[in-house]
Formats: sequence, structure tokens, C-alpha cells
Amino acid sequence: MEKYNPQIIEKKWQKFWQENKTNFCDFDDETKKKFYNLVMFFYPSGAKIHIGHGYNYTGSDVYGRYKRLKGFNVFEPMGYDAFGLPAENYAIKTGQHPSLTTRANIDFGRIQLKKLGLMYDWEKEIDTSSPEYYKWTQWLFRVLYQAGLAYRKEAPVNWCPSCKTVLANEQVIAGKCERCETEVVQKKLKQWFFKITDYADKLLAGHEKLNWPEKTILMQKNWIGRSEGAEVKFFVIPTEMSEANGVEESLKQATDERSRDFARDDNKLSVFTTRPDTLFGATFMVVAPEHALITNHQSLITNFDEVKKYIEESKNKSDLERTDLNKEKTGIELKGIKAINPVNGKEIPIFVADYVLSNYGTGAIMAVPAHDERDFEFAKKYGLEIIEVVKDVQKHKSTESTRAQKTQACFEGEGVAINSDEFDGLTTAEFKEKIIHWLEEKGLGRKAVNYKLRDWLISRQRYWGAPIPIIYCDNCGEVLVEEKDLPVKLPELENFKPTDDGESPLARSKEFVNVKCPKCGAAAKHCTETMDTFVCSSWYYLRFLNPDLADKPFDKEIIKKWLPVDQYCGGAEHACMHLLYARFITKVLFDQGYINFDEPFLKLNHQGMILAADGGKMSKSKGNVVIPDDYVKKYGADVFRLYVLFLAPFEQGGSWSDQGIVGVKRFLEKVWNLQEKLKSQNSKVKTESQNSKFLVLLNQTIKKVGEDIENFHFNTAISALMILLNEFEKQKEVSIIHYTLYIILLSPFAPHIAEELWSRLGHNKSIFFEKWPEYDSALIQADEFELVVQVNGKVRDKIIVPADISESEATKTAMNLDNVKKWLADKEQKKIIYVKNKLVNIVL
RNA sequence: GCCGAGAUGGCGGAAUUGGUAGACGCACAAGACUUAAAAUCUUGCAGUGGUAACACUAUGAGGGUUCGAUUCCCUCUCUCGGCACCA
Repeated sequence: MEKYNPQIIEKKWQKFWQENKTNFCDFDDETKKKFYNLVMFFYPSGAKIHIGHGYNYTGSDVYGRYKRLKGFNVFEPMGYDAFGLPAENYAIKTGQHPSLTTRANIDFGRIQLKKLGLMYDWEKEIDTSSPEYYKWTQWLFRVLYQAGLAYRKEAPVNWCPSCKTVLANEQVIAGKCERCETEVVQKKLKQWFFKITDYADKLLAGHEKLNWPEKTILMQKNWIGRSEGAEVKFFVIPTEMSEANGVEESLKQATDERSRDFARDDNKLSVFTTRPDTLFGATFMVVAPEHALITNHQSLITNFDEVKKYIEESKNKSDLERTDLNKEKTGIELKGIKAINPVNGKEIPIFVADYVLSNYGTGAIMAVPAHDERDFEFAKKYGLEIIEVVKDVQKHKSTESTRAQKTQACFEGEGVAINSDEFDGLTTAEFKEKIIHWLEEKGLGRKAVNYKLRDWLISRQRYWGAPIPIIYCDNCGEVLVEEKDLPVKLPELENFKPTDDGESPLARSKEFVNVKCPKCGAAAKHCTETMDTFVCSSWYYLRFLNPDLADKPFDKEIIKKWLPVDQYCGGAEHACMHLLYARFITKVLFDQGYINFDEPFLKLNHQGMILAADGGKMSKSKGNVVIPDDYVKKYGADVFRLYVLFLAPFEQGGSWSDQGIVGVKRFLEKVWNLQEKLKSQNSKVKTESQNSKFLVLLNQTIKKVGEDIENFHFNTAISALMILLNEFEKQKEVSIIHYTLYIILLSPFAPHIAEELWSRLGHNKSIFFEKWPEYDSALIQADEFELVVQVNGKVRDKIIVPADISESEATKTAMNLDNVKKWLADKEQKKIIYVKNKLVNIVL
């Protein structure tokens, strides 16, 4: 018999699949249940398909092939997320136009993917950078705009004063431009946002429906960061006013003056707090450097120069730096103005400090140093008053709790109110409810919900993206491009590098920019920004079902039948961004009546990361990047597929090893050689009952492999297949029936060799038209088992006993073992623990 | 810093409604085959002691609950993913 030669058989079967359209998915097939098996599509940035893709796609493909054998009509598509910064950078680096490099990368990627033997339906390919696709990304922008969910406001961007370009966060290394190492500054630009915050509660509620990893849902929940509390308004008064008239009088005056106009905020400082019960402990206030209060009160602030300098300095710090608890907090008092604590009329100082962020809550806080660690630190540094208002009533009996000691000076937990006038003695929960009521009555505050989630900034001052379909007209303002005028085509620019005034490269094309207003016909300017690539990828799963539709984004009937996605597979790093954006867009399309479901991905699985052999990350600079092609060439795709899935639990990932891969190579060679042991059709089939141990293992393996694939536990499924193979090897002859079952079990993992062995049994059709085997539940239980005998919880002996042994019989047998008697001696037995089918534990 | 996950032999890993720690594979060692090597096959393989039977130790560190803890609880250390313009 010839040797196993993957190079020949893999080419043969890949050709066969293509010619016979084996993987074509007929959406109208009514005979089977649909199964939409989606994997995060490929980003053709210039880096080739690497091990990470190979890992992700193989795992998902094994699952898809298994589902197909289980009788589903499986749809498994692949496409290209082709817009974005890395693709643009690659083009700049190679000096070619991104449309050319992207096309080349896609073509190469497709060849690489086909070599891995993935079950993709190549007739449904999509490319987000094609006008046929981004026409509908622009259509999506229209949907959001018309629903009042797209708006423009000022927001800061990273700006390199030397390169005169906007930089992505990735291009800023330690506060400096990655190219010229100039200090990066923040520059404000008017930019487009999607109002994802309007959907915060819907996004939270939707989690109930999802069969997703717990941790992913938890991360999204924390990212959305819903918290309940109160909005409280503090009056701001000039210090001289309180000095002249006294606090009470000036407060009264201020209240009288403003009472008719509560909404006017310029003389009030509004804060959000989850702990309104600590209001009596608020001894100072802090505003973010960006807060409007500062500019509004510029004339009153006596140390404005100093304040201005501080604001300038904080501009260049990232949120991460600003909120780092380990860094010493800085701040400046706003001299000349004071705030009045609404609950007790006390006059308290106002600071500006960058540990308060402008984009969370109201951009200002009431500081309660006795009960918040950050405020506590700040108060100690600047010598501010600390008033304890919550007593810890929980008995901390453990003396070793270092946390309790650490927070002794600053108790952040819940307890009972003290130093809070008539509220003393209330529990935190009671106090919260009462004080909110009190504040509402006095018009000083109200119940409020706050979210960490921020609106989605979609503007990019970049060339390689979908242009935002908006025209600015002097007469009409923002005008949405009509649907009939879509797509707004990306102009073929020769120079697509960012311009030196912060505008998008699209501003270079006069033809693109100078347009007529669709409403009034006057000369107008086209928006030159492109959309965040996440917008393209937020709806791609819809387009796969109708990649060629020219007059609409998707076909309602097919959508109805095929969505939502049944299984989605991709990296956990997408938990808070792509996965949240796709859910948001889906909910918007649902609310606007375009689709009939409001969650895109019912079930989700993540793959881990494949690390280099030394356990470190793979990187180009280290030269340790593993490219699947090299291994496919050397060992074949089946070996590659098996090895990536065998080396670690799928959701965890692990390190690649050039040595380890030979193990699965040997495994497939053994499977191949099994052909020689096949019983000839004529030989008398011996009764299988003689071999009952083998039959038990066979049935156990069918059960385990199926269940493991269902749970994405591919490594243990492969291990079970290896164990069964080792048993086949011990046999003189292998029954064709068992062999047939085995090939089917192996086929999702190693489709090429399975097809070849299958056809050698005389079959004409692909093995993937077969049925996944059922196991015989009567045959998965062996008739004897190994009983573990413990004394005081330590294993002292093991014996083989019949499966139906009684407790008393088992105990009696166990106690009579020499090695057990030795330990029992003449000691008294306190109790005996018996675990059925497992163990006996004698406790002395 | 904040949010999330993880740590088991020389290596990748297995085992969790609390019940035999180390399945399966790699590496390594010995043997068979061979003129020889490779490949293949057989056997061994957590550590310490012992010819062995067996005993003790061991799942990042320390403590706790339990007849029994890799699994549950507390504290700590380290590693990884995300932190909103990489996608």
C-alpha cells in the first residue's frame, strides 16, 4: 500500500469540492434545518493569514462540518473587512494605492484559506471596501441619521504638530508620535457620533437572550456601566459675596434669584453620585479640566492663570494616566468661587483636577474624602476636611483582613449614617431613598441613572474608509445624501496620506468636495470624513446572505429565514467593541422595521491566542510568526488543523511547537495504515460480544467526540480519537462497520483524509453527505469498574468490582484488603463514606 | 489603575454538581529491526527513598472549610486580553 501523502490527496479533494459545489449552501433547501455558522471575517491588512486566523477558522469549521453531519443545512461564509488604518498604512509603506494592495491581499488570503480545507461557500464572498458593499454601509448611516441617532459634536483627536496629522491611539507611543517622536497634543474637531447611549438599557436587557460566555456578558455589562444614584445641584457663589453677606444670606439670595430658572446651570454645579447618602460628608468639589464651569466663571476666578496652566498640562494626559490610582493626584483650587452643599448650606472649595473625567457623569464630583479612596488621598494631600458620615456596622472579626485595615481611614462600604442631622441612624439604602426624595422636593436634585458607555465616535480623518454621506450647505446645514445617489464613491486619490491641517485626505479632491446641495442647489461641500471600520463590520453578517443585491441591502425573506446567526466564533478582545456595535446596529435596524430580530448572534464562542514556542507573543519584529502555509506544505492541512486544535483548549489557546506537530502527523499515518487491517468482505465476522470492552469504548468515543465538538472542546475530542485508534491498533483485524464510524468521527477535523478513505471504501459522494453516528446508550457503561479504597481520604488500594455491586458488599470487600487492614489495625472506625461507582472511604 | 481571564511533570495539556492528580501527545531513556542511520514497533517515564511491595511530598504562594480540595472561601504574587482612532 502506498504511503499517506497529504499533498496529493488534499489537492485532489479541494478540487473535488470546488467542482462538485460540495460546500454550496442552498438557502431554499426546505428539507433541512438551517444553521448559520459565522466566524469573524478576515482583515486583509498586509499581514498574511497567520496562525491566529488558522486557529479561529479551523475551530469554527470543525463545528460547521459536525453540524452538517448532524443533518443541518450549514451556511459558512468568508469575506474581507478591508477598510481601515492597517490596510492604509500598508499601502503607504509599499507605495501602492490601498485599493491595489487590498485586492492583492484578498486574493492571496483566499488562496491561503482554500488550502486549509475550510468549508466556505465561496459564492457568497463580500468585501467591505467594494462600492457594492459600502453603498449599504452609507445607507446604514442614513438609517441612523434619520432615526436621530447620528449627530455631530466637538471631540478631541490626537494631533502631531510636526507631521500635522491626526493620529490613532495606536500611533501614539508614550505620548509621542510613532514616526517623528514629537509630543502629541489634543486638538478639538467637530466629528460624527452614533448615539449608542440611547440603547444602553436595551443592550443590557438583550443579554438575557444570549448563549454567550458569562465573562463576555460581564465585560459588556461593566463596559456599559449602568449605575443608579442621584444628580445633585450645588450652588456656586463668588467668595466675596459670602464674605460680605455671610453664607446663609448669599445662599438665600442665590436661591431666590435662580429659583424661577432651575434649568439654568451656569451658577450651579451638577454632579452625579451613586452615594447621595454621603452628602453630609462632601467637603469639597472637583471639576474636570474641560468643565464649562471654569470658562463660565473665568472673571471670578482670581488665580485663573495658574488654573489655565494646569488645564493645558492635563490636555496631553490620557484617561488611563489620569485615573491611575498609583499616581499622585494633582489639582488647583478655583479661588474666588465656592460651592454650597445643599444639605447643610456649608461653603466648600472647588478644585480642578484631572482625576475627574469630563466624559463620565457630569464631569464634576462632590468629594467625600471619608468614603472614597481617591477623594481621601486628595484631601490628605491638600489638607482638606474629612467628615465621617457612614459607620461600618459589619463585624470584621478576621484580624488578618488587610483590606479592612487599609480602608480603615476610608470606608467605602455601606453602613449606618452618622453626622447627618435628622438622617442619622438610617442604613445606606434607606438614606439614599429619603435624601433623593428630599432633594427632589427642594428642587436640588433628582434620581438619576448614569452609564460609563459613551457615544460611538465614527468620524475618521482618513482616506481608506467609507465616506460619510453628508453634504454641508451654507443655507440648509447638514444634508443627507439621497439613497439614489449612493454610493458616495471614494475618489481615486494619488496622494491619500493625511493632509496637514487635520482634514481628511478626501479634502484634496475638489471634485469630491465641491458639490451642489441636494436641497437648494447652491454650492456646498461634501463631508470629507470616512467611517470607522467598525461600522462596516457591524452589519456584515446580514450582507453575506445577499452579497449581490444591487437595489437593497438585504432581502427580507431570506433574512427572515436565515437570521439570527446560530453560532459566532471570534476573539474575546472584541467583547466590548465589535460585538457591542453589531448588537447596537441590529437593534436600530429592528426598531426601524428593517429586520425581524434584535440580537444578531445567539451563541458565541471565543478562541484563545496561539503564542510562540517560548510562550511569548508572535511578532514580526521577533521573527517568530507562524504562517500556516509552511506547515500545510510540509505536513498537510489535515495535520495542521488537528494540531492547532489539539495543542490547547480552544478558548484558552497555547504555544505553538514545531516538535509537537509530529504527534498528530503520526496519528494520521496510523489512521491511514489502518486500511491494511480491514477485514475482507468475505472473512467471517466474529461476534462482537467477544469484544465488548472495545464496543464500550467505541460507543463512549462517539458520545464524547460529539459532546466535545458541541462545546468547542476540540483537544479532548482529538485525544479520544487517539485513544480509540490505539485500541484499533491492538486488534488483528478491524471491522468495516467500526472503521466507517471512525472515519466519520474524524472527518470534521481532517476532511481530506476522511474523504480519501471514504472513497476507497467505494463511495462516490462526499463523506459530508453522511450522518453523524449515534451511540448505543446501553453500551457506554462497562460491566465492571475500579473501586478506589481510601483510609482517611488517602488512596490505599484499588480493586475491580462488578458495576452492580452493593454498598455493603463493596465495603466488606474493601475492609478485607490486606493493604487496608494494615491501616485499620484495631482502630475504631468513625464512619464509612461510599460514593457509588467510585470509592469507599474509611474514616478512623 | 479599572474591567475580564488564567497559573498542574522536562514541555503542551487531562481531570471540577468536591471523590484515583498527570488521560492524550511531545521530549527523553532502554530494547527490537537495520551493515548503519532515519522511520517504525515494544517498554519505562512527577519528585524523593526503596530491588520490590510500599511510603512520603506535590496542582503559583500562604491560610481556611471538609472524611476528602486542582475544584469551594479569604489574602497575596505573577502572566495574558480589553480600556473607546488597531480591528
